[in-house]
Amino acid sequence: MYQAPRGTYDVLPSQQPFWRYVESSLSNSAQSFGYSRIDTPIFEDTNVFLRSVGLETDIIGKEMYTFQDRGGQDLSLRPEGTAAVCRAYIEHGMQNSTLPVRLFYYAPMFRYDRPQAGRYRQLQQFGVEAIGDSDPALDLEVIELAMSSLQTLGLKNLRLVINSIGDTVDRPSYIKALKKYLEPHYESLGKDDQKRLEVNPLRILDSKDEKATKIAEAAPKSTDFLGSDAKQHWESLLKLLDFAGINYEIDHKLVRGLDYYTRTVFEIQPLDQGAQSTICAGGRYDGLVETLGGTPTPAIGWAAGVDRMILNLLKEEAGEVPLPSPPITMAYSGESPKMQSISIARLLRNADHTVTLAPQRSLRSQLRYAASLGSKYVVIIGEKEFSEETVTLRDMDAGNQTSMTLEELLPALSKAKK
RNA sequence: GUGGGCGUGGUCGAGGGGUUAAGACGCCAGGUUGUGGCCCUGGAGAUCGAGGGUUCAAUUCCCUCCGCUCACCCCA
Repeated sequence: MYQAPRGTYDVLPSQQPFWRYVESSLSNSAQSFGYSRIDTPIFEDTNVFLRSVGLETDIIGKEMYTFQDRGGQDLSLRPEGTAAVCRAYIEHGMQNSTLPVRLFYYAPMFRYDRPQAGRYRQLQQFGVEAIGDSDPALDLEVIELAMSSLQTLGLKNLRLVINSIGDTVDRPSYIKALKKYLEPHYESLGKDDQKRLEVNPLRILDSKDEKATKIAEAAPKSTDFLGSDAKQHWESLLKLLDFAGINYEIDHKLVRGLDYYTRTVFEIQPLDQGAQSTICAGGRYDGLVETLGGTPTPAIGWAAGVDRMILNLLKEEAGEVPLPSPPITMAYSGESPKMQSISIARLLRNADHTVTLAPQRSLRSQLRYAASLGSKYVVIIGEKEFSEETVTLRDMDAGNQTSMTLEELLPALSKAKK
């Protein structure tokens, strides 16, 4: 028997209201901040990701779905959204539009890793990008948008964690200092972290290894190595957050897994959870547009995992999700009445009603069918109604029914709908 | 890639080395030859994840594989 590929899932009809609610709620939040939706292709030239995300990252190293098409082009299913949005920004000359450009997306991403709770190979992400302004007020804006959109969704007890990792020019001196601090501890580090000391010492800071965590506590802080511009940016952002009344925790161990981040980085997590908890993460990426071949352009954005949001929403039983209204069922007995039911169904649908035709079984069974769908109304046409040119409209909740002419049916239903 | 847990009808789930593998939900039909929900009766639906081994006998014990799941690595 065929199954959905590992790490993918079907969103069944019963779950659809939930997903649609999340999509529209998030979209509305973004729109209320003046963001516009952008859709980019599901796959891109592989280099778009290679050059932006960073060759040393795991995403590039082992998690991309990369393939050649029949023309020999190197393509990859997108592992994240920011690089593709920047590619579109450059390609369509958005630097000539009014800046900053405010964009959001709701789209599937693909990563080849082992699935576990809240982590899939095809994952749905919602994200925003604000491109073309270095003002810390823009940092505040996207962070505020992140917090408020998650809260509007119904997620509670959110924790905002924030840090600044400085500009590209600040980083070498910080990394140097960090290495210098860590090297004496080399023997006490786990194997993975020993390797990281060479490849990417920043990542030791958010290692899950207990020894590493302890050592990291006293490590040099990236915020102490900021250049004057980045330092000023960082300090004004903190002031702005205070001003906006947004609670945050500075976490000097917060670093990002992607190479393109600069200055501000942040995560949002539900308070009460551990390892798999981050539902939103982002930061500034002032060098990315240039890296991809555009003019130097500051930008900031974040992405949130919709799968994890839904997981958390289900846990918190938050938010009333609007359900689609059940259909009116057409029930009948006999061939001519059936034909007439089909015609009347069309009539009702044209008048904006939702209508289904009961399967051709006993009337009793057709009513069971209607009840199991949750139909409030059943339009019954038997031989008697057919010859009299009437219909019987049954109110399933009330348990009563009235006979009426065809002309009376539509007004009766429209009235009932209100 | 590594480690733990699990795999019995559509779903949940009991069982246990011995010719017909419980039960519940759901589905279909009938009880009411033109009327749902409750109730009653009946029915369909399972090569007990796959392959191999032990045994007179395996769904049950053993091994391998596959799948699901959780965690690690890593990560929005």
